[in-house]
Amino acid sequence: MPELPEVETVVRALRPVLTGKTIDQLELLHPRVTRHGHPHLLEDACRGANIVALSRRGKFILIELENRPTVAVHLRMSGQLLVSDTPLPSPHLRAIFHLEDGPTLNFVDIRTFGTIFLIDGSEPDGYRTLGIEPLSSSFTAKRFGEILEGRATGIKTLLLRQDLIAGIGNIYASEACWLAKVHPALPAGELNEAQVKRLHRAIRRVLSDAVENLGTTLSDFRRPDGEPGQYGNRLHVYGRHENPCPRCGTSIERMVQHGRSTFFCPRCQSQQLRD
DNA sequence: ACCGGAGCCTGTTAGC
DNA sequence: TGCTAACAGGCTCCGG
Repeated sequence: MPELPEVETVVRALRPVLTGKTIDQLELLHPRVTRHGHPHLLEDACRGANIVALSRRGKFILIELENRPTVAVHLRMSGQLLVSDTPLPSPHLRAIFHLEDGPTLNFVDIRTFGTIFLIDGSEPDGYRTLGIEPLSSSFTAKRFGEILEGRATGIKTLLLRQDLIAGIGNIYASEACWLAKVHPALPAGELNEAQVKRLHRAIRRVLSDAVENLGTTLSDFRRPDGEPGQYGNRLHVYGRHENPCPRCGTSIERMVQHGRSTFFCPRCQSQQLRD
């Protein structure tokens, strides 16, 4: 569900609510939430901890605590962090951050893929090996080109690799390829210089536009106040197969790459197009 | 090292 | 209308 823009939206909404607050207790309600670490260490770290900052790394939400290890939350497909006065009555409530003199932070997750763990040296590989932040100034077209070099995987599949570039998911990978007029199945290492530059710009453009629009809600994603994101109606290709391409009118196609849906315009992202 | 497929879960939707 | 299969925004593991 949530990709970089949705996670950034959550972090920005939680920041003013949580910063400076003290966690009374973290209540864990489902064993799968803590499968990457020890539940007792997590509970101990949270008990009485002061929250000093909220940040994001890739798709991870980071709750930074004073003199304690940072708490990381990954929403995976269906996780939500929702603020409410009292714990939500949801049957899918998996964990509750009880705050002193403040609201409740609810971790709701239908599919139980989401996780909460400590950045204390025992964090999962998926966090440790995260690649470059695509909206950071160090993510240049040159750097992007180096990442693609010699790779045979289709470019869209490669964009999903969190250890190379952190934060792009299935929606924005399709959207970025469309914006850049790059065929999603083109082997990553075979993009020419113009295509690399266009796709680099497109990635940054798509992600920052989606952040400005508070993310994409197709069904599950909600901001911490329960409101949906606004980028969904701006999507050009994702979920729009058999609808006309907004640029050329050709019917958008859907295909499967590495087990995931890819949406693209067969005309303006033609594999034959060369610059 | 690289690459693709299955698997993890529950809920919703498309299609017969 | 009712059932079943396919599909879903994420990532990990395993085999070739």
